[in-house]
Amino acid sequence: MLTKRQLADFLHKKGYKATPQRLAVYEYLTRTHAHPTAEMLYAQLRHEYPSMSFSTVYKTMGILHELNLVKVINTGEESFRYDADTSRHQHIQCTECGRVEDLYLDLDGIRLEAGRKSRYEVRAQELYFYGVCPECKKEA
Amino acid sequence: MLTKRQLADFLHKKGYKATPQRLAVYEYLTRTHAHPTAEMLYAQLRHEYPSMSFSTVYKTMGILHELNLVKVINTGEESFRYDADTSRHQHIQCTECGRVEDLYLDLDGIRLEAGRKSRYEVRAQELYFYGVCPECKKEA
DNA sequence: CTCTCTGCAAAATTTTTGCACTGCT
DNA sequence: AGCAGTGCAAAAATTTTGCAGAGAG
Repeated sequence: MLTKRQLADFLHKKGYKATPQRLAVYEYLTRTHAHPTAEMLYAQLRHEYPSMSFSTVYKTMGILHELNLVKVINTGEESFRYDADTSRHQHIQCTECGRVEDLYLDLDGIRLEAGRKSRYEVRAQELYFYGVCPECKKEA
Repeated sequence: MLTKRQLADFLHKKGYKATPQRLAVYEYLTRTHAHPTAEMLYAQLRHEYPSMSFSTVYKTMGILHELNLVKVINTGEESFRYDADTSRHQHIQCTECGRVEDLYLDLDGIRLEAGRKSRYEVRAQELYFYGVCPECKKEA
């Protein structure tokens, strides 16, 4: 999680310009826990930047992902979601309301076993859980 | 993994017709370990059924998935892949050659912990590993 | 002042849908 | 024979790309 200024410096160091749009996209991502899709980002950022385009959202996400500043979340929905928390963590999605929440589990043991069994050199992993969130349980 | 006849009976029991296309799609899936996409399925099945269409592949996968006869694999590529092995297992993808292989790990402990921490009623999980397969390691 | 970036519109991809004809039961 | 299913083409939906003008360094 970088501050606006830290992000600007980092972009410059990597040869990218620190445009207001890029800073706004990243800042919004650091502020929300909603794990938004490109569409949600676009809808929100339009308020501050009425001229904001999908193009810019997607291109910005491409750069942020390349620089390892965002995680791409792929729960199997139509669209990708994004998360500014790049620490090793997992996600759980409610099958009723669709919300996505963070989860912090230690998968070191599982990853080692996966490497041993598969003989792959394991470099990354993604773990998604699906179920019913406490609020949707109440309603049922 | 059902035989052709078992699948035909199962489809009938569920009110679906056992068309040659459906049987061929499922049979091909049970024979391969390549975890094919709809496009790969279409390309292969065309040989036996020159008139086979994408429409039929997708509609068939929809039914097979609904009947829990196939797993949908979502490694974050452009397309979904499919697996006729519906037992609880995981997948690992080579980041060099793209192949997807099966992996059988016990995630009961992790799933329980996820339920405890999130307070969700956890119903399912998907775990993907990414790394370099033994063959691609040799080449490097 | 230069060169990257934005924003628009068009393109590319994957998946879904409508509909007339086919063929399973 | 009746009705679900196939296959074609068109539609939907998400993401990518080309390009002219805007703006960051």
